[in-house]
Amino acid sequence: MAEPTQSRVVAELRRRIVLNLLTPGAVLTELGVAQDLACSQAAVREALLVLAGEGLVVRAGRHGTTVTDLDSDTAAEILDLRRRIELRGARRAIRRATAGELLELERIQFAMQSAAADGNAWAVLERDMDLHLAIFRLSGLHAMAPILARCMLHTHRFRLWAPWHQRDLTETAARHRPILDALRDGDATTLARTLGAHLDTIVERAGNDRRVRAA
Amino acid sequence: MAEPTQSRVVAELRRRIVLNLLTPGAVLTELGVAQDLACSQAAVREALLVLAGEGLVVRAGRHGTTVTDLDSDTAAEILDLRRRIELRGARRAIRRATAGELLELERIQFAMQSAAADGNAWAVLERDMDLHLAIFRLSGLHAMAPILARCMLHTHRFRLWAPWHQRDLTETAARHRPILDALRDGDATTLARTLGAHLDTIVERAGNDRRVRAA
DNA sequence: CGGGCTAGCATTATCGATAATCAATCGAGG
DNA sequence: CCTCGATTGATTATCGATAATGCTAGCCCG
Repeated sequence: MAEPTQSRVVAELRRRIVLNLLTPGAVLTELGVAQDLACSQAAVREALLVLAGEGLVVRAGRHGTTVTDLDSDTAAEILDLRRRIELRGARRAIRRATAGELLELERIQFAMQSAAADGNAWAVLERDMDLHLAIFRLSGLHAMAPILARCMLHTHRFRLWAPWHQRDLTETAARHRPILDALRDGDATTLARTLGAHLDTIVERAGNDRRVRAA
Repeated sequence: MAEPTQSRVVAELRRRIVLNLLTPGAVLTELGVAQDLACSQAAVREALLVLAGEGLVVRAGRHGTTVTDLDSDTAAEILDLRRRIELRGARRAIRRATAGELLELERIQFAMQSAAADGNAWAVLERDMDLHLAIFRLSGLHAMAPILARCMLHTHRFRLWAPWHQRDLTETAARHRPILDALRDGDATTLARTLGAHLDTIVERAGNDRRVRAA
């Protein structure tokens, strides 16, 4: 009850799509998922609207909305985009971060570790995105945050789609610590290095057969 | 009647925001614009949802949704992003464009010229975005098209917000021709040059006076 | 006279019903 | 047997009504 209906269904559908429980090409009917999730058609409709805005589904007029396709070319391109956005954002963030904001970052990282300890992979993922987003927001580049969120969603979806997605959760959570350290120390070069390396580990081998571009 | 209610109100609100008829900070109540645009609350609600997805408004819980702020730092960053996306996309587009697709591009460009002849600035803008988007779609990087659309929306909004936005419409329309030519000829370097130059003209010197606030 | 509480109000959130629309299917005619 | 057209079924689109919620102004009490 505490959770609003609409964000609940958005979150749930997003989870299923990113986790590839809903595979590309699957068609969703508004009334169908309304019944599935025990809510009204309007709620589902609005949820699908925002999911479409995130690029996870495409609304095909009257013929249901379908889950979007994945391809490694696009995934690689989006990851590059993400890297660029985050690195540039982090550079600005150093000059602007306040103590309180850094504390909030720590809090999120701690929540991620807790989720990892519980073995809750999805929660880890959510906290991961929260953390990266929170770091980016320090840059003050407000209007770009949703773009980054989008990129993250897609990179994770692609990562989980690939067969080699098993990853140790606690290690994943721990990997964010040096980034926070560099941020707190105001060390720009270390931050760029650790953040860059971190981003590289996300899809380490995803397409090093396909990918030839600059790093 | 021919036009669906929902896309109509989305288009109208988007127009007002990009044209700065609705200024940053303005609050919109669902019922209010419903009355203004002669439609139901639900239609407005959904429209605001997609506008929020585009980053033009931010939905603030119970106190209405407000039009987002503009700042030149973000605008510059987004323009850089846009340039990168479009240039990389164009490089791929050359290898993939079919004759039919090129014809469609011509058609859009023609529509833009017509709109320019009519002095309809907004229509020119819409066709401009259509054209850039259509070109990008040739790259096959499907999931990134909405990101580009977003970037374009924001660059235009910022451009129109700045005082020096007067531009000759027919000249703007004509400026796209060499891009199409290069695309048809399959000349990658010329395409990159003309497209890059074109993007430079959008916000020629936006922010070299305003950009000092970072320090 | 000031502070906190309450009642009313403005606004969003959610729902169920109804209209509009498209696609596929079934049937009749050639 | 094939083709074209009407009918039907499924699904989205749109609306108005109702519930929930947070805010504000005004009132009561200390």
